[in-house]
Amino acid sequence: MYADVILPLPLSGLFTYAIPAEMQHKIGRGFRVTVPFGRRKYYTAIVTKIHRQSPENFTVKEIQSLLDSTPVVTEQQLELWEWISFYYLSAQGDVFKAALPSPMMPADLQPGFIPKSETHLRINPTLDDIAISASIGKARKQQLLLDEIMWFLTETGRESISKREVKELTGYSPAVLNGLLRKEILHLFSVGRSRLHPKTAPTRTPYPLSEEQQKALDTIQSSFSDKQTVLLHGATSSGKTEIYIHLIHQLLTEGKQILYLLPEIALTTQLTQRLQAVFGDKIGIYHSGIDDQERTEIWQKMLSETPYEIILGVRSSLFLPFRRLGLVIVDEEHETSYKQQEPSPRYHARDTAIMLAHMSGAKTLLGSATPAIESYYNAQTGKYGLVTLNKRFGNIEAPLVSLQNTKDLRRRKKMKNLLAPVLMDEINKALENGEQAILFRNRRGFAPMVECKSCAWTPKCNHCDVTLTYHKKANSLICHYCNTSYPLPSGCPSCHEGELKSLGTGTERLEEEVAQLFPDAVVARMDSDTTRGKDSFERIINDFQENRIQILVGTQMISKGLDFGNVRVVGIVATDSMLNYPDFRSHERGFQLITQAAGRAGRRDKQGVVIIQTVDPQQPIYRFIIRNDYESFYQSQITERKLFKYPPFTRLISITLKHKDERKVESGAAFICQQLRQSLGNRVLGPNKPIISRIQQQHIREVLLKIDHHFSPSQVRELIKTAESRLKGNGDLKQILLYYNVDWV
DNA sequence: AGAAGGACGCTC
DNA sequence: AGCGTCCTTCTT
Repeated sequence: MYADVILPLPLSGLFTYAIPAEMQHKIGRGFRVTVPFGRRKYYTAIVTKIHRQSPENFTVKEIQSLLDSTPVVTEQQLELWEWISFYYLSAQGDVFKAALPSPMMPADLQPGFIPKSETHLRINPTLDDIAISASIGKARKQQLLLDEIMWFLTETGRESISKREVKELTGYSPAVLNGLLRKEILHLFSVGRSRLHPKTAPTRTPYPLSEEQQKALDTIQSSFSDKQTVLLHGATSSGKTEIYIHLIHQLLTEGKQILYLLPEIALTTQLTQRLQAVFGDKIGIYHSGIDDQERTEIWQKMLSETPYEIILGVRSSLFLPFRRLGLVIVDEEHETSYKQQEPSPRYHARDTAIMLAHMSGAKTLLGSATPAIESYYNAQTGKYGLVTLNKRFGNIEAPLVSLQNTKDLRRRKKMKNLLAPVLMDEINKALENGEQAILFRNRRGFAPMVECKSCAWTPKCNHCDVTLTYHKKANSLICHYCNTSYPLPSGCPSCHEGELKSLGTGTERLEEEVAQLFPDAVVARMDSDTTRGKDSFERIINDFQENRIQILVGTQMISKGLDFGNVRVVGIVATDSMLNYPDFRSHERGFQLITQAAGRAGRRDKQGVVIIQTVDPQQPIYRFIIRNDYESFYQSQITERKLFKYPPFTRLISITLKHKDERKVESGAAFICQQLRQSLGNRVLGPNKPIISRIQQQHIREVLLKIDHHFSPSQVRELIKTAESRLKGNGDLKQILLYYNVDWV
C-alpha cells in the first residue's frame, strides 16, 4: 500500500511513499509521518491519501515512521488546505507550513514538541510513620518541612507537590529538602505540565444591550437563518464588541465553538481582557506572539475532548482544528492586514474564514465601521445579510470634522510650522483641559527624501529602486523596502559641492517639531520604529490611556480599533500622498484610514474634533468623510469600480516575475502575457514595470489579470498553470521566479 | 592544482 | 527548500 503525502516544501504536487506492512492498519489521512526525501533529508509529512496504485516512473521509498495514533489534521482542515492551495495558487506544502506550529513538523534531527516538565516530590510509599520518624531523628527542620508538605497534600488532596511549590510555600532552604531526599523519605519524579494558562474565572456577565444594539443583535440572528454571512456595519463607538459578546454567549449555550479574528496582534490585548472577563478560560489566544511550543499545546487541546470554546486570534488561527465551529467573527473586516502578502500562501483571512465557516456549517459575521467595498457590495446584492448600527453607544456625538487647506494657509503666511493654526489651537485647548491629542502621519522616519541643494541628487537604495528615508535618531538613510541602512553622506557624493537637505515630513520630524511647539506636554510617537521591542506597543497605549502622554504622534498603527476616552482632537497631517497613490483602492483606503483615525476622537460626553490638513480640499472624498456618509462614498466607488472593471465586478490575480537579468524578466513577462491573451484576451494587463522595479537585485515585472464572471475559478487556474508550464519548458526563461497574488489587495 | 562560487535539476 | 553536480573563475 502507498501513501500520498504533503511535504513542507514549496513544491507543487504530492509525493508517494510505500507503507511498511506493520503500519498499514494504523495509518490514514491526516496522520503525520517522517519520510526520507532526497539523498539525506528527512521531513515530517502529512498523509492525504492511502491507495494501492503502484507508481511507475520512479522507485518509491518507504515511510520511516508514523508519528501519531490518531490524525492531527482533521478531514475538514485538509479540505480547507486543498481549497487554499487551489484558490490562492500556492503549493500545498506552503499551506501545510503556514498551518502547523513548527514543533509539530520537525525536520531531520531538529527537536520537535517538548512537553514542559516539572520536578515533583512524593512521600516514599514503602515507609510508615514509625520508619519516617526514626529516619528523621533529631533533624528538627526536616520534621517541620515534612509536616508542611504532608499538610499541603492532605489539604489539596494531591499525591505530590512540585519543588517550585515547596519553595514558594514553605521558604525552607534546599538543604533541608535535600536531607529528606537523601534519607529517601521523599522521592523525586518528573511530570508534564501544561504551558496553557491556568483557570481564570469570569468576573461579569454580558452587559445589557442598548435598544439599538439589541435590535442589531436580533437582526443578525434572524439574517443568519437564510444567510451564511452577515455584515455588521457599525459606526465607531457604536458598541459592536458587546454585540459580539452576546452572540458568543448564545452560541456557547448551543455547544458551538467561536473563532474571533482580529487583523493584528496589537489589538488582541485590549480585547483579551474584555472577553476573559465574561468567558474566563473558555478562550484560547492564538497569534505570532504566542511561542511555538504553546501553539502546539493549543492545537493539541483543540483536538482533545475539551477544546477551547472560543479562539481569539489573527489570521493564522483559521488553521486550528475546530470540531464544532458555529461562528466566525471577522472584526475590522476591511483591514488589509487580513491578506497575507509574503510568504505564500497569500490568502485573505476574511474570505478564507467564510470558506471555513461554509465547510463547517457555521456562520460568519463581518464587522466594520468602514466596510470593504467588496463586502458592502455583497451585502447590497443580498449575498450577505446587512445590519447597520448608526448610533454611537451612550449617545457620544460623532466628532466634528474640518478641513484645512495647507497650501492656501502657507501662501497667506498663516502656517508657520507643520500644523494649521486651528489644529494648534485645539491642541492647546486640549492641554489646558487635561485632554489629549492624536496626530496622524502616514510616513515613518524623519524625512521621506534627501536631496542635494545644488545638483538635486537623491540617494537611492542599492538593491531596490526607491529613494531612501532619512532617520534622524539612527542618523542614517533607510530603505523602507529591504530595510538596508546607509550612513548619511556628509556632502553630495555626486557633485561634491552641494549640501544635502531633507524634504518632507515623517512621524519622527513631526514628533520633534510638536515637542518643540508644546514644550510642557509629553509627546510620544508610535510607529513601527518605536514599537519594535517586546511590549512596547502596549506600553505606549497604556501610557496614553492613563494620561502619561498628552500628544501621540503616529502612523496608521494608532488608527486601528483602539479605544481611548480622553482625546479632544485628532489631527491628520497631510493626506494627499495617500489619496494620489495610483491604485484603484487608494480612495477606499483613505476613507477608511481617516474615518478610523477620526473615530479615536471624542470623550465620554463631549464632542471630539478632527482636523484634516490637505493641499486639495476639493477632493470629493472629503465631503463623504466630513458627513460620515459611508453610503454615498460607497456609491461613488462602486460606480467607478464597475466602469473600470475592478472588484467586486472582477477578480484580480497579479503575477509577479523576478529575475536578476532585466531582459530575461521582460521577455518572460511578455511570454506569459502572450500565452494568457490567447484565451483571456484583454483581461490580461501588462506587462508592467512596477514603480519599485528592482528589489534586492531582482528585476520585477507584473502582469495583472482582471477576471470577470465568464470564467470559473478552475478554468482560470488551469490557464495560468498551463502558461506557467510553458514558461518553465522554455530553456531560456525557466529560471524566472513566478509569484501569484490572488484577490490582490 | 585546488578552492570558491554560481546555475541547474532533482527530490516520491 | 536543500543538496549534489557540473562548470567557471579566482588564488597561489
